[in-house]
Amino acid sequence: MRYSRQRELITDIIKGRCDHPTADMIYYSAREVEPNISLGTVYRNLKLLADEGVIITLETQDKKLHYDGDTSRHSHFICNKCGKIIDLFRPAKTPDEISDLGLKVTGERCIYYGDCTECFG
Amino acid sequence: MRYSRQRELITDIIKGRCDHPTADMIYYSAREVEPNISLGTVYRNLKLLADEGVIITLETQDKKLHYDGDTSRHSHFICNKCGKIIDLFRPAKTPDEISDLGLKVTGERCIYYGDCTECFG
DNA sequence: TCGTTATCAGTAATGATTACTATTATTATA
DNA sequence: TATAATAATAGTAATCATTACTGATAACGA
Repeated sequence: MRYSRQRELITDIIKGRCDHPTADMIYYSAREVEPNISLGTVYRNLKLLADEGVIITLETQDKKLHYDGDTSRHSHFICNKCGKIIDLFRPAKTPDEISDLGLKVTGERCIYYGDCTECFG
Repeated sequence: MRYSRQRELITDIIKGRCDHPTADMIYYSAREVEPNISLGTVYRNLKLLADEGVIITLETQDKKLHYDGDTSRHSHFICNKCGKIIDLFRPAKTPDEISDLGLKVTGERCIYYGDCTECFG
């Protein structure tokens, strides 16, 4: 993978913020530095970075992918009303423990990805 | 909410299978019983049923919503290669415990939904 | 039975994401 | 350092899951 100014910028933007931006949020942020960067470039690089494991994707219920520059193992809390995404670092994994943070949990989606027995017996 | 033959059929289909079908899988399944049912009707009712809490949505990495007729609290394992979705009922929640089932976990997305402190202080 | 209106079938529109293409920029090598 | 090979880009068109729209139909309370 060759160096590119645009990819470095995109990486810096994601790694430098503690929210969990969507592609278009990153796009607008990038245009402040690189006014001609294209949305396609943002999408292509986000996919690349996610494939490389440099960033993480978050499949939420708002139909847009969110990206997380922090690849350490942690969970997320999303507010039903304002949509804010809060990092939940360990130890804080059960709904009861999350409630203790002042967050009222109404739903939970926990998906593990990996290799199943049939594909990799 | 009025009764409708179409909605009952859709509900029966989801509740009657143990996989986690997408809208178009449910659509094709429904057409075998109700040949004129429309895709829009399937989508509208799936959304309704999910809003009512009768079924659950699964936001996966394949860009399509999957639906689960089992609303009891459980997690999911998705194979990176074949895409198969496996239910993980408690107790089986940590990656280590899942590995013991013969599934090799490579990634994890755990999202809690609820009300945050600012919105519902 | 009748009137109200939720629901439907069929189709058009939406919107996030991806693909395409001519051009530009990176980088290995002479 | 100049140059050739080719990744990467900007800009735009296409894709595709999902949602919205519209006139017709069906559920159901009075």
